[in-house]
Amino acid sequence: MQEKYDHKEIEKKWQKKWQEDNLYKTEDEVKGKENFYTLVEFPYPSGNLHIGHWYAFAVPDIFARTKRMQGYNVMFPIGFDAFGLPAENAAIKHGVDPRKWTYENIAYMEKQLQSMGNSFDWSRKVITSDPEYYKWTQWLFLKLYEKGLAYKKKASVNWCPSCNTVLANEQVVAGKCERCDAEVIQKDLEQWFFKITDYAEDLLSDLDNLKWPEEIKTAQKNWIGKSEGTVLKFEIRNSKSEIKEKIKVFTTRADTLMGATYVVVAPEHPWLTQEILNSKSEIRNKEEIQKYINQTKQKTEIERTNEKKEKTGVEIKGVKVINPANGEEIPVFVADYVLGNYGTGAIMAVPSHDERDMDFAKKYNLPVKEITLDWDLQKFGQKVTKYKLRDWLLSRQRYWGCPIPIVYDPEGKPHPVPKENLPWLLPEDVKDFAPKGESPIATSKELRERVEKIFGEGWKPEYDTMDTFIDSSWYFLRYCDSKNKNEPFDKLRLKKWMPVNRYSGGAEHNTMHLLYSRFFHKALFDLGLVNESEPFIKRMNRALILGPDGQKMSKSKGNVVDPDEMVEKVGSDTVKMYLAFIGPYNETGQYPWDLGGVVGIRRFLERVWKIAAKVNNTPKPPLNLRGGAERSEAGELGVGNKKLENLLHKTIKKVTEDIENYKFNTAISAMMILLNELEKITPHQKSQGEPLTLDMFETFLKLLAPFAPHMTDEIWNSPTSLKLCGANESSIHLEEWPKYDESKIKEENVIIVVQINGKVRAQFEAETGISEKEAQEKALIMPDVQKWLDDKEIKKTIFVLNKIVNFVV
RNA sequence: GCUCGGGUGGUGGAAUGGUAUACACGAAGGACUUAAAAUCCUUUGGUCGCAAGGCCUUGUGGGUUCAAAUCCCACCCCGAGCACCA
Repeated sequence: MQEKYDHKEIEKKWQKKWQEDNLYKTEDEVKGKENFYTLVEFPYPSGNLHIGHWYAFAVPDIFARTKRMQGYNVMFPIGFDAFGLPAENAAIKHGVDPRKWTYENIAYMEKQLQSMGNSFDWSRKVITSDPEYYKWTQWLFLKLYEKGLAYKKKASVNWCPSCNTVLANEQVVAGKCERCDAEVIQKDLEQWFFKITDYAEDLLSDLDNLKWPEEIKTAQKNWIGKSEGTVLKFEIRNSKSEIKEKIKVFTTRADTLMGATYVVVAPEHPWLTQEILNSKSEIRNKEEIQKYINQTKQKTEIERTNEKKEKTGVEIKGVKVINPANGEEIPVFVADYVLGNYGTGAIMAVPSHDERDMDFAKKYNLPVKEITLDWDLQKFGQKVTKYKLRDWLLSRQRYWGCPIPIVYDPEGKPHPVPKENLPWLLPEDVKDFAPKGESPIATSKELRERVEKIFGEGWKPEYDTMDTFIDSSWYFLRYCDSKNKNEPFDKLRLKKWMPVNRYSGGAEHNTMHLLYSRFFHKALFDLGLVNESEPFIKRMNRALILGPDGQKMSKSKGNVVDPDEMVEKVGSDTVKMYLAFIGPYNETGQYPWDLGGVVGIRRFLERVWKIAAKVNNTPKPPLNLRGGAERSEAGELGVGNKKLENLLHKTIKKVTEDIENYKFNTAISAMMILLNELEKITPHQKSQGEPLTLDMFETFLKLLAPFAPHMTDEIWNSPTSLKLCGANESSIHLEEWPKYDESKIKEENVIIVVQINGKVRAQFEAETGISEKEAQEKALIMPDVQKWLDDKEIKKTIFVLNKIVNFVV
């Protein structure tokens, strides 16, 4: 073994060796081993691995490696979420082909990922932009289409004027495009949707069965937005007092019905265009109403939903409605503070019980009626449940995505592309990718000709591509059967792996990817394609790594930490272990990158290296092989080694439990404590120490192996060190995870704290399991205790086994 | 406004009813060195004290308990999600 810990040489060597030995290739079945599926969100091939990727992939690798050593058959796959806008934007800016840009980035990033030394099973790699992959994305889309879960409709949709494409509701954050921050506007367009709303109730109620952080569950609950209420019907009367029809309002407060002094309909309400603005209607201010509707349309979502904005509206003159509870005639307004796409698009206004209605009533001098609440008023309506969740808008007017496998006949009626024509290839003869409001694919001559050739003259292709969140809604299923040429995945094969045991990723996907995947999986379950209704049993959301200045890393701030540079300087093991040490992994906190912390980890590893060398170089007699250190004739360990053995077993327990809970930081600190003790007894340091036994050090190395896989394998296999004891010609990562012995964790002696009125006044050492009586007696004779008791009367004594004697005076 | 997290040394954090500040960083002092780096040793929450030791301290104020960072109530602050959703 070399004197110097040369991370560069070691890491290169072992990465190569692991790859040659196919160490992490996972079979679907291994006799005597239980399968375990641990998943990380696959990256977008942006072209460069940043420190966030390291945090996302290298730290969960600790977990995967541990599980493998614990005897599970672990699948830990990786791939690329390769469709998406950046490729297209690069194409527009630099004139490169998005395909070329993407695949070059993937090649480069794969190299970077290799330098991480993760135990990924690369043989299962998926790339969503590969025709072999998106063929099945299309196939699944058509399955949903056949089931009526994918449909096309004209609707008012979110439009990003900068990306020049529509967006799903989930991709609009505070009225802005999630991608580019441009203000989103509304457009009436014919678009493709998934009927995620059919699953609103299931998506909500099944959350209870998931071992997910509360944070995600509540985010999804908020997003689904269930509310139970009543639909009340108000009869409409025109100026001649004829009853024409009824207008439905949705309310969660039917008990306030007596206080309704007017009704409001949203500007989008179909009743306005179909009846009110109709030439036959007797409305006196049609023009005014039409003008108001037009004004609303021009507003952005932000303008319209700004609460501080003064409310506006127009009375519909010539009709009144009748309160079903008391027969009162009340006016009807159109106002944009009522939303067209929630509830029934109309409300009853109760100014005395609703602030918004009060604001409006004040402005337009409408009456405010004080009332007593009456729960019985519900009988005038019908109980209904409404959700805020909207259908998932899936089409995008962009190029670099999965083509929607639909064609239109000469009448414009949509037809699915037959399965034998899948993959329905993305045309390659598109040159201009600049977004113009229509997909760039519309310029493809090849696609138009392809459609006419297959389907006949006058047939036209669908030009839109799919939202990339569809690609990522089933990638975890494909990992289970990534080479399947006949179907997206084999159901029996899925059974071996699904549902995913552990899934870790970022909080930004709480109401996007995680919601979409659940929907998709539920739909596939109902189609009989998968075996269960939920894909991810346990989800862990990770924290965020900030720049050294505590700010979000960004090129403009100049606080970006380059992982390649760090790996070059201190090694992959150090970078990975530092990230694990920075704080608890399973919390959505934010941790600033701290170079000092990196140094601390590097020091720790250097010390391990040194101790390994010393264990080896110790001359024969003090080096007792295989647990033989300093034993008496009867085979008992000396005092020092016994203490150490006790600490070792405690450390095994702590590290094992902490890894299970993703608390890698405290697992590392436990190993540091152990190392501090190991150093004290190795001969190279304090001469009065006792020799370290080899099997203790081996156990320590195994605990460290998932954290510092390269270095530990090097020590493990070093021909001049541990091999002395006749072992270790194969990887340490194939070793069994150490088990702790409960009997060895037990302390012979414990420190009993003596408290008086809950304050610590003294302590003494006693045998474990000391009785209450004995402990009291021992405590009472202590001078420190007597001093504080001071002849006062002891009213009560509290005894906590092996911990505390507390006298209350 | 509603919902969910969170607030502990100079810093990242540990402890989820039982000795608060583990572990690491930083800082100070020392050893080695011509010197520096590296390494090793010691100290390191505040405060009073020569010392022994005392008192105080987990955002603030109350409460429950023999005992509270931890449980309860109110408030303040930070982060995240939702939000004119009737």
